[in-house]
Amino acid sequence: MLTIGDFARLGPISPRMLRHYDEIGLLRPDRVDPTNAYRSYGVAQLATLHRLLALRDLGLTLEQIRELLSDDPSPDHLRGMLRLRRAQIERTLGEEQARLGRVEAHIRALEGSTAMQIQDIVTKATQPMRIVEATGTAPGFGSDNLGPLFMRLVPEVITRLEAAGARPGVMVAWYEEPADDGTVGVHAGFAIGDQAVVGTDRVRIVDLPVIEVASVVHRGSMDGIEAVYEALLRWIEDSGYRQAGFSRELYHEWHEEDSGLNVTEIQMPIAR
Amino acid sequence: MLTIGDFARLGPISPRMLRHYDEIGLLRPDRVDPTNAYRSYGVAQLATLHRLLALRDLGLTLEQIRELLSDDPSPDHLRGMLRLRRAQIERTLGEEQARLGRVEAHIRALEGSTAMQIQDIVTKATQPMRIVEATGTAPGFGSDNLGPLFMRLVPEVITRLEAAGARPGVMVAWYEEPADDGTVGVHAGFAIGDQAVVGTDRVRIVDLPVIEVASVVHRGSMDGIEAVYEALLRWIEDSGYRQAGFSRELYHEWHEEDSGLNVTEIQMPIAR
DNA sequence: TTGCTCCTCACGTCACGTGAGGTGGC
DNA sequence: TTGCTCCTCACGTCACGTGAGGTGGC
Repeated sequence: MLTIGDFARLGPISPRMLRHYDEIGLLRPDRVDPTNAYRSYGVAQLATLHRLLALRDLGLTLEQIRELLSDDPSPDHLRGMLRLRRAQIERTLGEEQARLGRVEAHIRALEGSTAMQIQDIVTKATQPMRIVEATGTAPGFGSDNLGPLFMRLVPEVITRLEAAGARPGVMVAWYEEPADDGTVGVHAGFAIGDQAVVGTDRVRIVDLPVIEVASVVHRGSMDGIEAVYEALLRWIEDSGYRQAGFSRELYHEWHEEDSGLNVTEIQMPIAR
Repeated sequence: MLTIGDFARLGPISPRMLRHYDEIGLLRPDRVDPTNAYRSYGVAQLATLHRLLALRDLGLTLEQIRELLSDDPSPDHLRGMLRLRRAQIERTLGEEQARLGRVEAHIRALEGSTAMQIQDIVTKATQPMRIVEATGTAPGFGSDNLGPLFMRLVPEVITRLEAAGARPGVMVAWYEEPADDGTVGVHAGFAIGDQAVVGTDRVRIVDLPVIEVASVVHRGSMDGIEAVYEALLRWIEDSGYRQAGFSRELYHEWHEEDSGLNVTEIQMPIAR
């Protein structure tokens, strides 16, 4: 018979853990002295301890190990758990690999001369959102092309909202895939939550679908927005995603007069 | 100003976590109502939240993120943390890869017809151990070769221990690298702990060095020991280690008469 | 008025490590 | 007798999730 200290030295394990395994019924000492509660382990228990530690090294939970130690051998049970473990490890490896890609993309971005603020990019599922929107066609992207169109579309929507007595939520724009000639379908409007608004032939009610996006928040005027788009697209590539559609812009804070206070969120649809 | 619920919906985060980040000083709401303790977040805080979440996605701790959010930009600080993180992820990937190798080795062993008990193999550093040993040369491995030699060596050591009035600890054998003609240097003896024993020209005091080993516990007679060695060597290969010396055997329980009760530990030196 | 949201406080997670404070064995 | 070992009890870890029980706002 071995004391807990001697037994612990045989397996690479601490006495504290042997007491814990006793407490949770994983590995009970062969004998416990009734007067002083000293634990005694039989040498034959070394085989069980070894088995326990080997299974633990594979990353099984103590609960799983208990099942394997208490059941009769049951190779099917063990096989099932090992396959599950294999799948878990493979998933972990994939996730950590993707994370490593993102970390390295950040390091590269820091070392590049552009010093782009790419550390604010987050992936998420969009919130379901109902908007009231007007639609038009712009000759291309860029403030020069889009600005005049927004000036036309936004008042149309606001007029409709006022007529319906609805309060506008966040201002939203979204873009269709550009045509061969470079022209772009542009949608602009406001979130309305669950307020009842009736559409017209020029102003429609649209439920924006829930999609996975890479999202970045831009503060200040829209002049520098093209560099933000570039950084976002590069990040998507570096992080192992691919672009899966065209962007949405949410104007969380919008001041015509003082664009320095503006807070704009760019959402780019992504997929693996 | 946004309520905690609205703000939480913008970033993919729960209100509970926003309260937690407030509590630990990571992200304080712009305003807290003094009467009802309601938190209000400014839209401009969305940029900070995004940054926080992006850094969290890289696996930084909240403590590290706090430093990065509170300090002025300090790109060196960020660079240092990202490099540390990269190193951590690379280590994790290596460890998980090795674990996957062990899991797959177990699965293969279960599917093989041999049904070897390889799930008891554990790697560890040996305990420092002082032994009293006698040395001889066997014509090769295997019980036929080793048995007669042990019969000669062990009594020599016991005689010495008795003369010194020392109590023997666990019985130990260890082997040298076989010579070209297949003969093997064999050492057999007993652990003595810190008891003072003086050596002779035939019986020496040796401190077995602390080494990394793959260890397996075998119960029963030594007849089946060759299959155990085979399984151990295959496991070492499958797990990405290599054999780094020749084995030690610890006879934790030794009954001449009833070998079914024997408990033997095989330790094989390994290295990466 | 009625859900909905917000608040604080507190416990659980998982596999341990690290004490404090006390007793037993050579 | 003196270290050494053993005992129980309890707290801390890390980033949360999930309640309980109560209040405030539209």
